[in-house]
Amino acid sequence: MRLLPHPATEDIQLTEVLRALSDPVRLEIVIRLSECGEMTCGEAGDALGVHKSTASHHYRALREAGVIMSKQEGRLKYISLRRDALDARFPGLLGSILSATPSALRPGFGIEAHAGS
Amino acid sequence: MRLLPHPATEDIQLTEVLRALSDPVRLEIVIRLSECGEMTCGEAGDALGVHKSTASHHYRALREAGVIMSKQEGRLKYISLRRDALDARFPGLLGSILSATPSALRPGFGIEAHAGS
DNA sequence: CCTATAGTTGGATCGTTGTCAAACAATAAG
DNA sequence: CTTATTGTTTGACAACGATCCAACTATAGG
Repeated sequence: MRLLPHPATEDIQLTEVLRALSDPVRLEIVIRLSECGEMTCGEAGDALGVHKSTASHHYRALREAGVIMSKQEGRLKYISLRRDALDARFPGLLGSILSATPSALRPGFGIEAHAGS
Repeated sequence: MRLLPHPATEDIQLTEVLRALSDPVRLEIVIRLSECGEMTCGEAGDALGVHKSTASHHYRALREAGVIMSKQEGRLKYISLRRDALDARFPGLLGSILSATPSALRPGFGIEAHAGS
C-alpha cells in the first residue's frame, strides 16, 4: 500500500481548487466521492462517459489541486475526497458546492427531468 | 442609463461560476467589488496589471457567468457583484470564497510579505 | 513465462483562453 | 466639429486543456 504525493494542506490554492471543480467531469467525480466515500478509479470512472485515460488525467488534476487523495493497493487505486484539508483551508467551500450540485450540475437530473413530449 | 444583459438567476451554472472565479485576475476583481460595492471598469482595472482590453474581456466573462452586473451611465460603466443572485442560487458559496481569499489568493499580500534579503 | 486486469503516460488533435495592440464606438466638453 | 475620455471589439499569438488512441507499467494468477 503506497500513498501518492499530494500538496500539503497549506499549499492548496483557491484558484486551483476552483479550476479543478469547474470541469463538469471532475465535479461529477467529486460528487460521487462525497456520496460513496472511497472508490477505485474504475468505479469512479464507470459512468463518466469518457475514456479511461481521460478519467486518469482528471484524477491527476484533482489530486494536484489538493481535492482528492490516492492510495495504491495491489493493482487497485483508491481515491477519496480530502474533506478535512479543504475544510481547514477553505471553510464552507466544499459544503456549499456539494449542496448546490445535484440540480445545478446537470439539467436533466433534477426536477425538470420529465423527458415527455 | 442602460443595464446590460445578464443571465437570469436560475440560469447561472455552478461550473461556469467556478470557472469564472478560477482566474486570479477575475477573482481579484470580485474581491475588490466585494469591498467597494460598485466601481467603474477603470477603477476596477487600475491595479490589475493587465491591459484594459484584457480587463474588459474579464468583465464580460464574469458578467456572462452571472457573477457581476454592469450598468452604463454616460461614458462610465459601473460593475457590481451579483451577491443576491449568487446567494440564492448557491448559498454560502460566495461567502466561503471571499472569506478564504486575502491570504490564499496572492502570496506576497499577507503575512509572508516581508521582501527582505 | 504468459495472460488478464487496473491504471498511467505520451502523442495527436482540436477547441478554448489569456494577453496585448490597434482600431473602433460612444459619450462629454470645448 | 474637434478633442479627450471610457471602454469594447477584433486580430494575432502563444499557452493551455480535454479528449481519444495506442503503448506502456505494474500487479495478480495460472
